[in-house]
Amino acid sequence: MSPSRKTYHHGDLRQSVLAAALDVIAAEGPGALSLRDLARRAGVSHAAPAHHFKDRTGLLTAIATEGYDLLAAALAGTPELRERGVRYVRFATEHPAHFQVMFQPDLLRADDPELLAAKERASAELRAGVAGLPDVPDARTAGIAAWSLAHGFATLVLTGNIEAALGDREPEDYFRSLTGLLFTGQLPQKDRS
Amino acid sequence: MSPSRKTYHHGDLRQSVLAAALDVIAAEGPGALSLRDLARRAGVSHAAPAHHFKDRTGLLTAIATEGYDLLAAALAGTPELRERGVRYVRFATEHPAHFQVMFQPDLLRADDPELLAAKERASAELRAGVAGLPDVPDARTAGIAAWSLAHGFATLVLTGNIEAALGDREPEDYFRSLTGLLFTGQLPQKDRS
DNA sequence: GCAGTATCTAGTCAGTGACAAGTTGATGGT
DNA sequence: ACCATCAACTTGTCACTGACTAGATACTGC
Repeated sequence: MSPSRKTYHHGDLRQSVLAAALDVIAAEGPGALSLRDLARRAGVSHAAPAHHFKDRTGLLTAIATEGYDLLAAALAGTPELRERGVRYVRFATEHPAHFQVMFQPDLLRADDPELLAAKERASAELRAGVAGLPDVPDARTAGIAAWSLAHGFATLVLTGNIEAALGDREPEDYFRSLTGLLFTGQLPQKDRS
Repeated sequence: MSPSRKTYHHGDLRQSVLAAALDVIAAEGPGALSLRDLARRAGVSHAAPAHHFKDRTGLLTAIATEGYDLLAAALAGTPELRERGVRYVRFATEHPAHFQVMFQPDLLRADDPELLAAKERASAELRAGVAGLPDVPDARTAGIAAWSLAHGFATLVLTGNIEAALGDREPEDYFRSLTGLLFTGQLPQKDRS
């Protein structure tokens, strides 16, 4: 950002690197991420980012952690299950880089305490979505069904697999009508044999 | 495999590299894939794989292509939509490496003709699943709903996000009962406000 | 048995992640 | 006012990787 730094310290390197990383991931995927490139963009030496994130995995773990907190915040305070699904999809489209990294465990340090804590916060919000449902015999399975539907839809949107069906509609709107189709019985309740 | 080759030619390097690549990806993810490592495993020089796959992206594109054909074959000849979903999930658990690579577009050469052709063959099978459904007002949306559900479930299984709920049940069995829950109206048809 | 081609080797280059050791600047205690 | 301590950053280096080039070797059709 600052054209020619005069200070020895960058001042806000951590945030600067994080933001640049999100740009790169959203544009070209996590594979294109290079710590040295991020350092160049921030105008610091090649080893500077390592001080904040330890290594490449550390950076991606930090992004995933941030992602889970953003997701928890996005879901919080929504009473209805269906609308929670819509918000899940919206989160994925608004934060594609976070979403991708969160669900690619081989990029992350799976046992990182902060990551686990953030993941648990988001998980609690997901569970809260089905808790208030009336007359659900198996709440856990129902929750997983709902999660699968929203997650699958979001993933297919981000991977460009349903562009044709979307047309120019917003993914979250399409998802809302899709769930309407499911929950109002317009789908065959049972397709036999 | 062969402890000390005497022949100059490997004989089946392409298949050998592909198989080793699938092992690595299934065990450590696509990020851990190294052409040089694959060459070492096959006992050939570091540049030999490049002759068959051009570059890293080429190798992954070949894997994705193979994956789409395996998926099309797995889905073919199944009349019922629900059972197609089960087979989709089974494909993902039986071929986790293929599945991961197929849905990570940033790893692939998206415009590769063979990839596109294989993708279209699989896509046709997916569409065929909803074609025979009775009384579906919006077949396309219903198809995307079904695909989202199966894809989301498969993805969450592979990323280790629903291990706890699965217990020791096979993912495909769990998915079968999950869809039963949806299609027999045990879920509230509408949860409003 | 010969030409042409597919397969593989050997050598090289720039880019990368990780690490070690040193430099700069900020902070807080006395 | 001083200094110890620590965080933030730099410089230098190493092993490894993907990609490219030129050349050696084996197979195939004729």
